[in-house]
Amino acid sequence: MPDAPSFRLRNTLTREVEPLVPSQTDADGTPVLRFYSCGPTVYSYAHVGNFRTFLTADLVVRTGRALGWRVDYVSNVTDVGHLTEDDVADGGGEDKMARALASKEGEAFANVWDLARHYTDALLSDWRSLGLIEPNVRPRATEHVREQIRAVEGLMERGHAYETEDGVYFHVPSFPDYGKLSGNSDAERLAAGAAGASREVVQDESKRDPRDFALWKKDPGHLMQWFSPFGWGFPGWHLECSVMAQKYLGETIDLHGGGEDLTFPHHECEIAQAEALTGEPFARMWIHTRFLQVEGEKMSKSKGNFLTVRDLTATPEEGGREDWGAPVDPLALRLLLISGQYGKPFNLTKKALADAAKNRQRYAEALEAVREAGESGPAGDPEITEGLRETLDDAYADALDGMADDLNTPVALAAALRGANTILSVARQPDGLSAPAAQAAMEYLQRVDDLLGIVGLAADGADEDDSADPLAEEIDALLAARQQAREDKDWARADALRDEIDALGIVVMDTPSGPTWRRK
RNA sequence: GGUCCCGUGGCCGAGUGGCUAGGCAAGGGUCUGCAAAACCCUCUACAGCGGUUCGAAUCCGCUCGGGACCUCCA
Repeated sequence: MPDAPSFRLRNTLTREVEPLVPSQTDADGTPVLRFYSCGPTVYSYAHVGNFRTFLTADLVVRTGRALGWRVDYVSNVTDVGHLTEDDVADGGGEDKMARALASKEGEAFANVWDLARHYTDALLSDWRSLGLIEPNVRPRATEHVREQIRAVEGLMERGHAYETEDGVYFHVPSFPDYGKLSGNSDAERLAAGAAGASREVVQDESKRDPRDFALWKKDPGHLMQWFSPFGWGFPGWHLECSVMAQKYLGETIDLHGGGEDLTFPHHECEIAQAEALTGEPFARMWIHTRFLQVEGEKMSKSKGNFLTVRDLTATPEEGGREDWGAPVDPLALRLLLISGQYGKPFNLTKKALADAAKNRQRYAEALEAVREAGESGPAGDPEITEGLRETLDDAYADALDGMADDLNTPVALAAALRGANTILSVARQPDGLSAPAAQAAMEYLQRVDDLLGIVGLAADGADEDDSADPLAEEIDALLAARQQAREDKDWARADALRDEIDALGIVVMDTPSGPTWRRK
């Protein structure tokens, strides 16, 4: 790949679009990108907004790999129940997991550990259904408490942390760079908070600076507790990510990402902890995914208007939202969620979801055409094959250029779709796709799938086969009867049979090679 | 109060100084027993005002409108 584009991303640290450059190479000379992306707290089902952020990370990994890099990708699961007001770190707020356990849904679980396990499993299942790449390491906070305790000790030794009756705090004034990521550095402003716009800021009287945040919280009432040199308690929320990132990726990582809300305080605090501990830069570049809106409204847990992946992809019997057209193709949802560039707010609407589903169909159709031609296509004209190959190479190159340009997915998707449409147009010509042309087309679809994950090759299209449909037998029988009626020119009976099939939610399409069908 | 982002055709969304992205929808057509699908054609926009420039959606200023963070949240 001699003329591979440079990979540029908007760096939150500088607010500039900058080249992303792996700082290391492996033994073979392959560039190695070390990337950490913050995962969710598993106290409920992940919603589509969470997945927009995870998809940003997914696309970073895919683009890096498409450029020939090795990407060491770590994304955590936060399974410790942290406080809702951990930013002020004084013990205000509730434990999120305890609250979830006490809720109606929580009744099904024996304890917080059980609850965390359930929602972690659900997360992984949704992760796979949307075709997200599995991280090289998916560390859990509860499995890294020992490392977190050591980090607290290290920060105390270096004079960046102190102990009070309630816990151990990071002393922000000991780290002059605090605020370099978010711009929130003014102590008085932070102390004042939103100046009455939100809530009373409860302060731990023994904290030395209002910005100081908890590294370890002593709380005998917490449902998850570990023993430490500072007594029984649990680690502060910000600590786990910096500790786990450094454990698996080293003191300085290339890229760290998450949702826009994490910029402050979470990532700001991670920087403070990590850099105070090692004296080295923590992450060279930061990216943040803007929030998703639903029908123009902000989606948030407090509003309760969030959509989970399964709300959209499950059948109504399994709890899918019929008002949203469930069950929708998970890859259509994926396509929709990446159709806007990650750095801009994205408005998820029913109409956009329906549009995405249609768009996704193009890839499914192209794949089907290629598979059919690959089995039986003629040898074909070498010139046509070569022309197709060139067109597809161009389309792929444009898609990759788009992705390299700060993950410009709208541009990349447009280019990718252009290629799929080209394949379809060749397939629909009288001679159709020759076997060699089909091979070129398949290579293209494979590369596009590797880059964008929307073709469905990775998931193996077997489950999309008509034969897997429980209604297939019945429909086939009705279709055969209708075909017979059509041959008899009994149009009234043929139309009546189509109405019957239509009532099953199936659309019939007649083609030169016989009728086919699909779900509405 | 502080910080920041955005206003593109019916809708979604690219495009950072000249060469009409793309998708969906809509209208017309071809094809078809009818339909569906497919294919072809049509729809030339950049919130408003002013400025810079030979030339601005693109740069500058102002106005209007929408949104985000500084609470929970990806």
